[in-house]
Amino acid sequence: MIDPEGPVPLYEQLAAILRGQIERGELPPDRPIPSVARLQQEYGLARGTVLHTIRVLVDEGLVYVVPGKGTYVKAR
Amino acid sequence: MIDPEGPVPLYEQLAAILRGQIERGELPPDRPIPSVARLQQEYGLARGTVLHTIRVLVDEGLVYVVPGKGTYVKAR
DNA sequence: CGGAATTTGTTCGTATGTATT
DNA sequence: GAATACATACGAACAAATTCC
Repeated sequence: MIDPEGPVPLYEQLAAILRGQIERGELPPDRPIPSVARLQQEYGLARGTVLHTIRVLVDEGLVYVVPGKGTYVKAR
Repeated sequence: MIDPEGPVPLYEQLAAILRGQIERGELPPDRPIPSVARLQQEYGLARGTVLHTIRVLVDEGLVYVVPGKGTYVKAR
């Protein structure tokens, strides 16, 4: 799913994956996306890379973060 | 200038300092702001923290980055 | 109420790659 | 080629908020 060799940054590849899951409804509105630790394990990425991805999606208005709880798909 | 003990994140403190210097004209438009390494030394911050600050200011449209050259105050 | 577990937030350190001068 | 500077990515640590028992 993630290609560490390609020219596309890892955080961007992960962002694309999550965008797709959100748009296809696999991650429904007001439901949490997998935790940072989960995404880290699942895609073999470093924590910083996952956090970078979350920041990107928050900036895009796709998700919102509740500290100590989780990151949720924004309803729209 | 920067308080490592306070509740305000260091990157936000640094961003506030740079915003002030830009607004007061101490950092003129289309002129480079101090390098990441310089800010790092001057304020005793880590590289990642300074980079975070730069990202914030870029997102706010206050500065723009020219890869391999420097970070410049955006003219407006 | 106390404490452990979970999750996000912030920070530091380091390394590699890429672009410009 | 060398120096400078930003971008990405790894690892690690501690703090804060939340939840559950």
